[in-house]
This record gives sequence, C-alpha cells and structure tokens, in this order.
Amino acid sequence: MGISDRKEREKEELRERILVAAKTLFLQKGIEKTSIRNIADLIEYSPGIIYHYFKDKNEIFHALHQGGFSQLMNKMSVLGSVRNPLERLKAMGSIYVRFAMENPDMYDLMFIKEAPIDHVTSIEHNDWKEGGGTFNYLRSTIQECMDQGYFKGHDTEALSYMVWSTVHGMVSLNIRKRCEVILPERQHSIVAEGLEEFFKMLDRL
Amino acid sequence: MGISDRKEREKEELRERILVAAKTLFLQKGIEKTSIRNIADLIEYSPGIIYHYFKDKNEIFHALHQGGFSQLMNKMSVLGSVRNPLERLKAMGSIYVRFAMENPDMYDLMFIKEAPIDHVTSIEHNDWKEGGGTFNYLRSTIQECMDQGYFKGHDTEALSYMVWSTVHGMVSLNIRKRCEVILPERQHSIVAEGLEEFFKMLDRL
DNA sequence: TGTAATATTAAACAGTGTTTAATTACATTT
DNA sequence: AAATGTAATTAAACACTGTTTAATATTACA
Repeated sequence: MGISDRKEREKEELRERILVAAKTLFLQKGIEKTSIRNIADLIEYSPGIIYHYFKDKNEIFHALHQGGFSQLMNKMSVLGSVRNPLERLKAMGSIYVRFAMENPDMYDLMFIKEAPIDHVTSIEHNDWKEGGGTFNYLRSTIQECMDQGYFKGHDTEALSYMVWSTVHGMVSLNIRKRCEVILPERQHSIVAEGLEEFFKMLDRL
Repeated sequence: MGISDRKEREKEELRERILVAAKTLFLQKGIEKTSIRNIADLIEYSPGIIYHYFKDKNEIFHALHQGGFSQLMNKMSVLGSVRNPLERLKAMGSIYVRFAMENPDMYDLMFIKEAPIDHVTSIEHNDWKEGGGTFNYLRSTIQECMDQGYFKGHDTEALSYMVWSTVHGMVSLNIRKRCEVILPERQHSIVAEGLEEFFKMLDRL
C-alpha cells in the first residue's frame, strides 16, 4: 500500500518537525519558557495539532531526552580502546563531565529536571532504562576494577552510585548556579579541578 | 510613636502570614503548583496584596529558603564537640544527607531548583552567602584535616567542592528520582550505602 | 461524485503571574 | 466632630499557560 506508506511517512515527518522545533526552542529558552503555542508557531500549525502527536508537553520533552542518552552513549563508545579499567573509569568521568558542560540544557533535562513520573516511572520506563545503560557500563567497569584488585573492601553497587554522584554533583551544582560560594578566581575551573581531586582519590584506592 | 509601631508590627505580621502560608502550600504541593492565588486564599486576602510585601513569586520562595539555611546551620552546630577534623568531616556529611532526606522539598529549593538569578546573583546575593556559610565551614574543616596530615597532595578548595558534590550528588539524584537504575532491592538504602563508601574512601586518604 | 475517515483548526476552559486604577480604612489636622 | 491625606486593600484586567471540544477542511476510496 503505497498511499498509507506515504501517509505514515508524512505523519512521522510532522512528528519529527515538532520535536525539532521543541528542541530548538528548548535550547534557546529552556523548557519552562517553551510553550506549546511557541512550538506550533515555529512549525506554522495550530497549537491543537501537537496533541495528535504527543499526549502532553511532558511527552515531547521526554522524547527529546532520549536523544540525549544516545548522544552520551555515543561519546562513551571510544572507551572500548582503553584497556586498564581504572583508566577507563577515569576517562568515563571526563567524558561525562565534558558532555554535561557542553550540553548543560540537555544534561539538565536528562538528570536534573524533575522526572515526569506519569509514564516514565509507572507505565513502561523502558527509556530511562536507556539512561541506565550508561550506569550499567559504569557498574561493570568498576566491577572490572575490583576484579583486578582495585577498590578492595568496597561494594560495587554502592561505589558505582557514589562515583556517579560525585561527577553528577559537580556538574549539577555548576549548572544550577551554586558555585558562588567558591573562591571567585576559581569558579570557572572548579568542576575540572574537583574532577582532578577525585581522580587522585581513585588512584590511591 | 506607639501607633506607627503597631502599624509596622501589623505589616510584619502579614508578611509573616504570607510566608507561613507559602511554606505550608509549598511543602504540600511543591513550588510550581503553589500559586499566588492559593496563598491569598489561605490567608483570606486578595491576591494583589502579596505584591505589597514581595516583589514577585521568586522573592517569596527566596525568603523561605533562607530559613532552610539556618535550619541546616543549626543541625551543624553539634559538630563543635567533635575534636578530630576527619571525624567532624564525616559527621558533617551524615548531617547534610540526613537533612536532605528528611526535608527533600526544602533541600530541593535550596540546592537544586534553578536559582532565581534576578536578585540573588545580581543585586545583593548576601543571602546565598548564607548557604556559603556551611561551605565555609566545610572548607575550614578540610583545611584542618590537611593541617593534621590528612589528604596529602590535595587542594583545599577543589577537594571541598568535590566532597560537597559527592553528598549533593547522592541526595539530589535520589530526590529527583534517578535511582531506578540501581538494583531494586537496594534503591531505598543506596544513599546511606554510598555515603559509607565515601567515608571508607576518606579514611584511606 | 458521494461517503467515510482523517487531519487540522478555532474557540473555549480553567488556570497562571502581574499590573492598574479604584476603593476602603484610618490616623491626623482643622 | 468633620474634613483631609495617606496607606492598605481590592476588583478587574492583561497577557500568558496547557489542554479539550466541537467544528471544519482535506483526502482516500467506493
């Protein structure tokens, strides 16, 4: 059926245009200040149409943040070449932090914004599992470290959470502007410096 | 002037009632779902009156979060009795985490919500300096650790930021519901476990 | 060409933060 | 005690928001 194929293609196309418009505006003005009407204006449709493609505003930005996870996952893919697990762990940290600082709005959406519990937590949450993909990678890297004798006396799951928390904490305090308490001359570099301190710590474990 | 005294007292009183109402609603429904009209309803005044006491909605919740800092500072006050600086540092971490988990909404307001940059960052920001009070305490505690030979080869400022980030990361990932990636049977205890791992790490420095 | 299905829209609803001008309340002065 | 001036309070409006409804336009197929 060529016709229904084309129709489906067109439908998918509009869905994509909505997503692109939403992402554009969101990166410009943030999620809160991006309204359904804004998006509709940009794609030159009436606001109502959006509700034929997405259940609500949440679903739009939820669809967007999935793209963020594959983006991050992608950046992680170079890590395959790093043999030593501790080195790989540290490289992971660097990539994670760089991703966050280069894409603060996307990072915010992925890890800081209150999760739209409605259909993420309850119904399927197969997609935040996508986010879990990188955590699984972190966990197995740390497990590999332990297998090779690093981190003696530690617990894989808890240590993984702690490591993630440390990098997340550093970037999220920065993104959410809580660094005014830092010495002014070091505010711009404090995330990188903090990461270095963390690496020093890991080295001694 | 007894009369103008009374008037001022009454004015302060209404201001306080607005704040109490705002806090009540905010702890019930969160900041976003608490409207000016909700607050006005609760104190049985018209919505307009609120703008004679506060510049805007931001200012109301900004006034609230100051209370959070003194609350936290208060809990920290027991630390004077802990002589060993490393023990004191760890106790600080425990108090911080407990405060966050017991007052997640207040913690969210203080450390996660996007800072109302308008008058916090620009005009005075004397009050987020209040938040800086606890950071200064952290910094000097870590400095004391270094003076006593702990944390050799580390930098006070950067290490302080890293320590703060670790505890902040653990509680904020939890508050913002990013713990679904953790093994289900350990999700409820992961913050406490992560903190333990961090303490183990500090002990070996 | 007519019909059934689908895509799209205009309009409305109920809410939001905020500003305006009008009104009420009240202490001070005549 | 009555008039005045000032401050407190309100009602009403403005320009938004997300979302739903019923009406309209478009289009594939019989």
